[in-house]
Amino acid sequence: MEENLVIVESPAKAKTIERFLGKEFLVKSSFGHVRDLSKKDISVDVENNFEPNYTISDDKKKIVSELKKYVKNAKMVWLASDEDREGEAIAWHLSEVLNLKEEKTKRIVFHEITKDAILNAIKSPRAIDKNLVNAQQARRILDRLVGYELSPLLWKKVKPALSAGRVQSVAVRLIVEREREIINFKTSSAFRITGIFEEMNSGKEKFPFKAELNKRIEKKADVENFLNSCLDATYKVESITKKPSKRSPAPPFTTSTLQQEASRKFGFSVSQTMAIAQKLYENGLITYMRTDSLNLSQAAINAAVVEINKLFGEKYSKPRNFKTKTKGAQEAHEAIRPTYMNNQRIEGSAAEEKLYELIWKRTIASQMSDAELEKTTINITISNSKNLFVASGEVIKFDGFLKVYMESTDDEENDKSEAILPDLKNGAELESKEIEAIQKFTNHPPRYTEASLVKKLEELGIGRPSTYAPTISTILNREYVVKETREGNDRKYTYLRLKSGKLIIEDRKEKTGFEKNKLFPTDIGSVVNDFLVQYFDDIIDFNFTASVEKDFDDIADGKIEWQKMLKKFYHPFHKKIEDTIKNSEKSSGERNLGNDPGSGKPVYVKIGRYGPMAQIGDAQDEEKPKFARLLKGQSIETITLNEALELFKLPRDLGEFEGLSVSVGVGRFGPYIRHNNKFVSLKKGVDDPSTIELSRAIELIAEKRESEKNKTIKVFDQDKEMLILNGRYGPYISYKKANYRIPKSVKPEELSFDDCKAIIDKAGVKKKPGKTKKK
DNA sequence: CAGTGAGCGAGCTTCCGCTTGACTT
Repeated sequence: MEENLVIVESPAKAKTIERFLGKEFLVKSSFGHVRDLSKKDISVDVENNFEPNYTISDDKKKIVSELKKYVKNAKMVWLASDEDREGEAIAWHLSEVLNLKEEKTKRIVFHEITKDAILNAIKSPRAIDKNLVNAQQARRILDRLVGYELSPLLWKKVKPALSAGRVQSVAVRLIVEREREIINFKTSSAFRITGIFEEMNSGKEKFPFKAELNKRIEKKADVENFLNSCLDATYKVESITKKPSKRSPAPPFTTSTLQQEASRKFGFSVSQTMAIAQKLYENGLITYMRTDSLNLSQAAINAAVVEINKLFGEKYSKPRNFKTKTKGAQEAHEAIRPTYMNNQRIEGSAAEEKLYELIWKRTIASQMSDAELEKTTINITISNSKNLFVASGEVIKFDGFLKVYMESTDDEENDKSEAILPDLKNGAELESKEIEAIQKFTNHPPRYTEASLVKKLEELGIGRPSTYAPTISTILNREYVVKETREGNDRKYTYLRLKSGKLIIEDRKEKTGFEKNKLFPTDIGSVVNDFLVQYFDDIIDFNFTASVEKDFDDIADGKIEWQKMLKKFYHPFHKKIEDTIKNSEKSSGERNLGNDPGSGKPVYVKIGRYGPMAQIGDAQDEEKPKFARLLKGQSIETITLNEALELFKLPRDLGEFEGLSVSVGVGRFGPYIRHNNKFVSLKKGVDDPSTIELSRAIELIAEKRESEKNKTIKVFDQDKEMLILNGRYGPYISYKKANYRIPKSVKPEELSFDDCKAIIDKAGVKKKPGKTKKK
């Protein structure tokens, strides 16, 4: 029997460590926290010094009872959870739950999973740091108090089943406020003027190059004047400057930067990235993927040097250590890196291979030399103007880390031209081959993507590597925000070109405002946000987390008592909750748009029981008010009176088909066509319920019938309720509203009625499929 | 799956941070 039991947080980590420690050590995992505040109610006795009521979570009961068995057989228990606030608390909860005796328990920590680090840790055990544990308890309880007192307030004042919290409410606020900036953004335009030049009489081969006027011109008439004046201007090189510059590699990946790069380079969502990284981690290919540390183990740096020297030569190697600047970083792990630096590629799914290669490149590049560049600027004078044309170019003198990896940016209009410029001398005479002027518009601030939201939250010190992905899921599930791709609009711009002595002026069109997978606030998100900002501006302040983090640090340092800190926070907070319950109105975001020209009654938009809606007339009127739901993409904040009135024209009769009437309406799941009591959805982005015609509706009905037909693989005469259907996960049997899987070994079209019966009997009698409520 | 929108009231919802499965028919 092993004499030593080591408990870590993650099973994959347990496996690795067991290899390092050898026979006398049994290494097991707690799978994260084993105990938490009970979920049912607030579970904090605020009257009694904030006494927490901890329970073992249902999904951890089995693990705890297993660990208890191992503890019984061990002479010494080593608690080896992470060295941060949460890790210390995990160790403490374990010692409580497992009834560990002090003389039989040791606490050890390490920041990297290397043999040396582990053996060193074993040599220097310590006791559990109760101050650090208390800092975690304060964090946990504060989050519970905020979340479980604010959420019920929203149920009362806005809508049931809503939620609020220290992290999610700030995330929503960022998105709502950004959207308002965008709505209020006033665009302006000016002409960007560029010319193509060539040296005159050089005797050398022609080498045309581009240069831009050093100022933009706002008015079209002024542009015309300028271009006309260019007709008889001459151009001369006034100065040439060459400046050497350097570019350094980005540090190795943390959770947040990995999510950002995987989003920019591959379009992965943050949860996709985490799921793929988890696989790589479990297969022992990368280090832990939930980390805020930029640190690499010495062993990894050494391995990178060997690899770089081998692949590119010593000139390319430059070992570096990176220091984190992130607020609140706890650095319990290494940065995310390949386990073996000499594994340039791995075998796996396409996504795994891609993500691994990205991690390999980023890690290797972080240990490579700077790139050396030379920036050249050429100023060109215009004989009859005091403005200049400026040409700039960049030449890479030594590629360094750029050989391997280049970080992407969020900047969409990143058309940096790395032009190569001809070899010119001061005073050289140039001729202009062509000059064009393009009207350019200023851009509104960008909407957040999942990854750029994570970046922002990290900058604010809000949330942790393990919560970035779940936080985004939460605000999407609550329908505070939606992730959408929206087609842009056409925008007209003016284009002028001077060529061969002729000036042409054209109106041209460009696409603008196209948004791919961006986060948009919903009406409910905006209303909840405004409510919280109005009454709890201090809690959803961007600096709230930073300020309580300082208190948690003081608790960890033993400078203040955790209950004192909570008391100071809770009493004013709770009073505000009670005041708000008493004194605030129900909040629905109601807006009066004006009057309906038909009836003269007022038209409102607001959030109703089933979501955003428009209403004509008041509830107390003699005639009942009329209601209509808002369409997807419309919002309470921006809808106009005419758009709202348009909604009341539905449902609309389109005519007859097969002797039955066809109508179009908008329901819970969007616009639909109704015919013979069957519903057919309109095609998103193609059909518009207010303009669709009968012929198109019939097309859609036919399409739906066709796809229904393909859904059915086989029907049986014996029993009309027995069907073999083709579904999302392949063929399956449907019988009396319940579904059954077909074994992979059989061909579904060959199943007989009795075969199906047998499959159903084997699966056992099933209840009707429960309404899968989306969570 | 789809057309609703009064008010009553029972019983439900909810936080952040640590972890990984289970598994869709």
